[in-house]
Amino acid sequence: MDDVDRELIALLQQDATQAYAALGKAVGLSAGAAHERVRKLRERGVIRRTTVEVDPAALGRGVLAFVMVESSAWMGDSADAFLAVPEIQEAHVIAGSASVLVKVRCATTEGLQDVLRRLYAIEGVSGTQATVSLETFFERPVSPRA
Amino acid sequence: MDDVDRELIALLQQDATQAYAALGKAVGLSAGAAHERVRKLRERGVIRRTTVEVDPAALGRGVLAFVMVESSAWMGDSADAFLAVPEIQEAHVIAGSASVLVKVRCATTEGLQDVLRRLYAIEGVSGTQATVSLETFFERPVSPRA
DNA sequence: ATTGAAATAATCTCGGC
DNA sequence: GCCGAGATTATTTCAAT
Repeated sequence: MDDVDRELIALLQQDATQAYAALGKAVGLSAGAAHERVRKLRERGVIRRTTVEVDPAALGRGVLAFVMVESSAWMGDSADAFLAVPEIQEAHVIAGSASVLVKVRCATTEGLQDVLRRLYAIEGVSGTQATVSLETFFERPVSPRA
Repeated sequence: MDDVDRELIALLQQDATQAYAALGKAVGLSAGAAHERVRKLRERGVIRRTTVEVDPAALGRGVLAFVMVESSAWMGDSADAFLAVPEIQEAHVIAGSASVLVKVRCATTEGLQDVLRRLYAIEGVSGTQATVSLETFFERPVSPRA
């Protein structure tokens, strides 16, 4: 994991469709060497997968909210219950007054209300506190530099 | 934007390296037709870019926290100030008691303290409230289905 | 909008450094 | 670990429907 690897990751984060020849040129390596480096980054699990970023609004998910989920019980093995709600994009166990923080994307604020209803249906959930996003400044990949 | 498009998006989210022949086969189309559909999804901006997902810990960003940023002024044009902090992965203007919600990834809790310091240095920021993630249940792409 | 096939360009393999 | 070239496979274009 040297600076060349980090640079390759940064380049792939920007555009994972570019050819290995172009990647190699950008870091001063041959196409084969760049390919070999990326292969190893995948093998070691540093690069988890290649995926596409989608416009949420185009998929009918224009409303973004973060919901603090309070619970009256240990929620450490409740991942599946959150996974079952398709509008939930992320779920994290947190330290603080709430227990779980979820990131929700849905079509409308009515849809958000419905998500909250399904959250309350999860075993142990005793309360929710939703915060609606008015504007997203940015969402970007984890920086491999700095 | 029909069901075939949504299915193609779901397949690409799982693995954007697969060949158009395989994509087409999965949705009952020829490679050329699948390619044409994906090309149009990109053109219309539904697919924003192809990227790689990275293990944050492997990049020295094993600590995840969400920070509510309170302000004494309108923060609607402060995106650049948050962009300038590389540990900040997302920043959203929110409705509620705080003004901006940021998602932070850094190496250690000391690093988090340093990020908070830089947040306070931003014009108009009057307070922060950090919540550390103990465990991430999951992070997944925006579902094109359901 | 989809097909099938031809032209172009990429990935992948491997002997050698 | 990197290079370079050859073999393989995918992308991209296009005429026709």
